[in-house]
Order: sequence, then C-alpha cells, then structure tokens
Amino acid sequence: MQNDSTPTDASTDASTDAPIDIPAGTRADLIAAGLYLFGHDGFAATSTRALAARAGTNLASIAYHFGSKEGLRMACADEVLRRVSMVTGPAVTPPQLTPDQARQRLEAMLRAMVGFLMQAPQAADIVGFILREMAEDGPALAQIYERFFLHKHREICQLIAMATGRDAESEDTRLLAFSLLGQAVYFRIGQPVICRRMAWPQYGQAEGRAIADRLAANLHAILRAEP
Amino acid sequence: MQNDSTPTDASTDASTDAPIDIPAGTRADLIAAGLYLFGHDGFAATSTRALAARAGTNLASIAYHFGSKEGLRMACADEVLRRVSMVTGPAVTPPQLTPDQARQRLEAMLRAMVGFLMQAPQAADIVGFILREMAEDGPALAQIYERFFLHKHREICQLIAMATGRDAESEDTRLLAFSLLGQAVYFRIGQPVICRRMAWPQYGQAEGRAIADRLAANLHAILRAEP
DNA sequence: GTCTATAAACAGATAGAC
DNA sequence: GTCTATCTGTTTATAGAC
Repeated sequence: MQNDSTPTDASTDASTDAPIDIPAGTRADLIAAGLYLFGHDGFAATSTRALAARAGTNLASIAYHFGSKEGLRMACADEVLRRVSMVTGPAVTPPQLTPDQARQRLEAMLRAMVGFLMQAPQAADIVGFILREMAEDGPALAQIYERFFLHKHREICQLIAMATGRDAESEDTRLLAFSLLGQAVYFRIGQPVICRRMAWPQYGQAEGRAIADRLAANLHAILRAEP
Repeated sequence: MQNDSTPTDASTDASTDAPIDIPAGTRADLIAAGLYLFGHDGFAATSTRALAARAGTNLASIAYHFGSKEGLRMACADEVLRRVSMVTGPAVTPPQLTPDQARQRLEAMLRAMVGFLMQAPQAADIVGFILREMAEDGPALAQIYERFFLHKHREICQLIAMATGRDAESEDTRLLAFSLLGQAVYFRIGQPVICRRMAWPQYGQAEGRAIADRLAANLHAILRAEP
C-alpha cells in the first residue's frame, strides 16, 4: 500500500497515441498472472514465485511494480474495473421506457450477463477473480463494489420499476434485483456441480443458451406476477 | 490419505449407549476447528497451527488423528454429511402429490433452505465449509455431491414435475431446479455485498423472512408460468 | 494419546549487481 | 527496469519423551 505510482504509472502510457488499450510489458504480465492465479487458486494459495513464473519474470519485480503481493491484488482489481467498464460502458440511468421495453432490456442484460459469466473466454479470468474476491470477502471487493456493482444494481432496480410500476428503491425491489442476479451468478459458481448433474463436459454454446433461456423465462414469469 | 481409522474410529464410540451423537474429544475439536477455519479463511489460508490453537490442542495431534491437514479436510466433509443427514433425513422419493401440494412442499423446502443458509447459528460453520469447497472446487466436494446433493436435486426435480406436469428429468427441469437453488445460495454467498446494498448490518430474523418471501414469490411465479 | 522440539521446505520481502 | 542471491519468518510434517 505504498506506491503504485512510483514506476511508470501505466494508466497514462505516453509511448503510444491510443487512448486506452490492453497494456503490455512486465507490469501487465504480472496483472494477467494475478487475475488468473488469484481467481483459480485464491489469494493465499498463490505464491509470489508462481506469479512471477507465470508472468515470465522474476520474483523481485512484484515488489518493484506493486510494493507487495497485496499491491498486485489491488492492481488486479483496478484492471478488472477498467476492462468491465470497457464492456458495459459507464452505468447510466436508463431513459423512461414502457413496461415492455424495460422487460426487453432486462432480458438483454440477463443474456449478456450469462454470456459474459459462462462463455467469454477472455473474460474468464476476470470473472474468476471477482467471484473469488466475493467468496473471500477480499479487500479488492470494496473497490469493485463501489465503482461498479452498486451502479449496476441501481440500474436493474430502475428497470424493474419501469417494468412493473413499483418503487425502484423499495426493499423488495432491491431483493428482486438480487434474486435475478443471483440466478446467473450461481450457474457460474456452481459450475462443477451443475455440469456434473447435467452430464455436460463444460459450458459451451448450447449449454449457455439453455441456461439463458431458462433464466429469461424465470425473469418474465416473475415480472408478470408483480402488480 | 493414510489412516483415518488408526485411532479410535469415533463414528462408533463404544463409551456411550447413544446411537449417534455429536462426538467429543480432541478429534472432534479438531473437526470443529476445521469446519470453522476452512470455511472462513479457506483451506490454503488456514495453518495447522491455527487449527490446533482453536481446537485447544497441539500441532502434532492433526497428523496423529488425520494423517495430514488434507486428511482433516476430508474428515470435515464426513462430518458435514453426517450432520446434514441428521437434519434432512435420507433423501426420499416424495409420494404422489397434487400440483398444489407439490408447490407447497417446494415452498417449504425453499424456506427451510433459506433458514438453514442464512440463520441457523449452529449450521453456519457447515454452510461456510460447503460453500468454500464449492468455490475452491475442493476434493471434499465430490463426496458431498455424490452422497447428498445429487439426491436432493432429484427430489426437487420430481416435485417440479408434480407441480407442473413436465418431465422430471428433462434438461430444462433440471436447470429450473438449479435456478431455484441458485437464488437461495446466492443470497448466502453474496452476503457482504447484499448487506451493504440493503443497508443491513447482517442477516437477522426480519431480513431472513424478507428474503424467503421474495424467493417464495419467485417460485410460485415461475411454476405458474410453466405449462 | 498428548505433548515439545525440530527438521525440511517454502513463504514474502529485500539488497545490491548490472 | 530486471535480475540473482539471500534474509527472515512461517509452513507442514515428524521424531521421540512422557
């Protein structure tokens, strides 16, 4: 928790004219290794030696670039936010929509979420990292929560309000939004158990669509049952 | 992975006449410590010293009773199965029910599950241990899956079939059962994030009921929308 | 069965050459 | 910026007294 700006401050790389892109270099390699290993094995179970080896660099570079293993973890959280923001865009307050438009938008969000959670190959590391931080209630979670999750959940609540006419910030609306999110998240978290029960080798194209169809059906059934 | 039956074989304790009860002694203390610490901090982040300290015994007793730290993990999985079986009883095929009876039984199961996941104080360690094994895809998961989870999921599928008239083992029925389970599980996994967004200090009596009511409403909405 | 003491390996962090 | 070598503490597992 010392520097992170001591070396090159890679977020504003002056060596290229591209505005913001996927960074390269040792620093970026270490972050990529962190996203993968922290997500797969957990923070505590990941050694700095394993991180350096996967990044193709040496042990000391972690301390040099991030101060400590913990510093690398937070840098990974920053990178997660940066990439997620590129996909979703800044979470905005949706415009006024008809109930039917709001329902369609919710279904689209749900399907996008399933696709992101289950299939996106380049997103697998990011998803794994976030879920692991959730499971560990890690320090990177607070950052991700404040700067992304909160806004997204509010957006869903507003869409639910437009679709059903209920209050967007009522307790039950917020719980409803979580229950919609939760269905999708569980299919990712429970993947090993679910694949086993479904006799699926893994999540593929067809499996992802079967899940998305089921969750979309649930969504519409729940919304239609509301006042 | 060597012994586990070398010492006293605590599962059939001859010193009491009670058939099967909560065991006592150093071995049981270590398992209790394992359930707590593995669930809270994860397997890798839990040291054998911390386990021994919490169990009020010494470091070497872990190797003596379980062969290794990994052996203690598997013994914890056994204990989870033993206690869960005491609560749920052997998963049985439900008798023939009317659609309305099946719906009511599903709601009762869902509410019991929410109570178990969110509130049961003596079950908190067990729940934490299982969820952690799921997140880590740990070796104890396979055992829990085979001897408990599979049967419970089948039971839910059969109840859904009775409530809606659809095939109990069709792909979509199995996915529907997972989506019902998933909603409940997510509220436990996402607890820190959810409590924050809901402005709840933690899950209590009222919060548990609000969640259960919302999930029950979802359940009936989904079932009613099916053919 | 329980304990202390210790062995052997490994962890994260750092010093200093280049 | 990158690297090797090393310091310092901790880890799991084990040996052996009681």
